[in-house]
Amino acid sequence: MSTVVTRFAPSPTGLLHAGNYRTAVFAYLFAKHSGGKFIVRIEDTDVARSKPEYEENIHEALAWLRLPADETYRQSEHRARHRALLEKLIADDTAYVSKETPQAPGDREEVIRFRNPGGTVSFTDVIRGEITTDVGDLGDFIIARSLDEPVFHFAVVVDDADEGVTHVIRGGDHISNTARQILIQRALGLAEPLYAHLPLILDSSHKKLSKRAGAKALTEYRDLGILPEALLNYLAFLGWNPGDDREYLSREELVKDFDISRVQKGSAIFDEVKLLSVNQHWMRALSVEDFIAHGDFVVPDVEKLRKIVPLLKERAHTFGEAREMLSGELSCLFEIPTLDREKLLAKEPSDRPETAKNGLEGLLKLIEALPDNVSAEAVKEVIMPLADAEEAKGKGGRGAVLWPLRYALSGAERSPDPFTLLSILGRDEGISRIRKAIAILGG
RNA sequence: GGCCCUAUCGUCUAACGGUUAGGACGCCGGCUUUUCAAGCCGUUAAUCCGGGUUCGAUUCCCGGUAGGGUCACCA
Repeated sequence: MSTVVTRFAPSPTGLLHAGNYRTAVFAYLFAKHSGGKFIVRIEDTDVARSKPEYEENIHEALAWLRLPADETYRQSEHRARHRALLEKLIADDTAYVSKETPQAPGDREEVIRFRNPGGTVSFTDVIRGEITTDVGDLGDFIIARSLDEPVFHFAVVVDDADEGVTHVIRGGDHISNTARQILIQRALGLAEPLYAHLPLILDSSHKKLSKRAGAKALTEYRDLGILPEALLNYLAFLGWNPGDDREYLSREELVKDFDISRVQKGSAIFDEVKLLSVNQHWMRALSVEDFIAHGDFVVPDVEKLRKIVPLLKERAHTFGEAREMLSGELSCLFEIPTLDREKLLAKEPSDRPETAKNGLEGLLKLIEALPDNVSAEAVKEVIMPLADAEEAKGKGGRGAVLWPLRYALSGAERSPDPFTLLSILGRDEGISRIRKAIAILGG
């Protein structure tokens, strides 16, 4: 029983997007599920377009997603081997040096072409079943620009064989490349790996995800404050499912349950909204300490931040959003708000003037009697009877005291409830803000 | 256009040839300690079309349609 070997073979000619990494995820999960090896091979045969920073970005993204390679190669390391096999093919007359008329800048006057035997080539795709291609219309395709510059189709076949790759798991956009690669394989007498062509990931306009059309680089999701386990979870579920109703699987569960026979044939659309909800799930699963460690928050008071984490978990879908909240709608927890008299009175019943002011004064007494450090529940317990009493007086009564209180504490039209606010702010700060509000109301 | 692939709610998807076609996300609605958020409850919503095969097709076969991929001296 031979061990499974899969590979992820990106070319460092740009920043890779989620669709690219989705193939890495499947190749990794399949290999690890089977106890096999996962290889990363940087396909840098296009010297002109390959850039070190792109290669660096690939390693960064893979490390962040925690898809560690068992072996890492760079295709350009295999030049000598490629050259030798190219020479062999030419000696065989399976390939030949062809004189060309350059059509585009950079074109050579001489390239190496493969002598196409014609006929049909079939292979059994692990996901799609038998696929047959008439290779006749491929013509004598180019396999190298020169002895030292093999083209993708040639290099990929040689490297996969040399590295012992058993399963070529890649995007469905490679289906039509497979036949010619098999032709090269046969000419070279190499073993034929199994092919698994994954359904493509489409953008909202139903086109293949592409940087050109605005797809984000994977590392942008990291920078937005998406958790790697969330992205992994989401990516794994694009074109695959475990066969039951679970939606949130950890990396360990994914490895354990991944089953390539459950991979979808049809393409899937990348939905950022769903990704956000998956991310929120994993953010909520974090402990307070882990949440803070991941968040990269800049706040004056970490102790207070600990109390705010539950609010952040409730509201934010990404850590970026959480950071924005701390300096935006939740900034009142760190800074003394400026109050507006009109807003303080916004919910005052027209037939009962002074309700806001009287209410705040009543609440003030209750709060003053509280210990400094109380839970939101405890605060609520003390305050609600007063709000309820107001409610009994007429319509909107509860809100008539609760709104001014909440506004006095937050200075915002939208904020967490007043009980939570008080529990985070502490009794003394709460009292000071309420007094200020009473003063504004003419106390 | 040639060749290839694909086809279940808006999206991701489930369903030994027999189900009221299920779940999730979103949307919409309701509830709550009447801001926002969250939570809870609920609603809406799909088997592309046409032929077969079969007692019975989402499921198997054929055809069409639609969508996508690919046709580089890029990978």
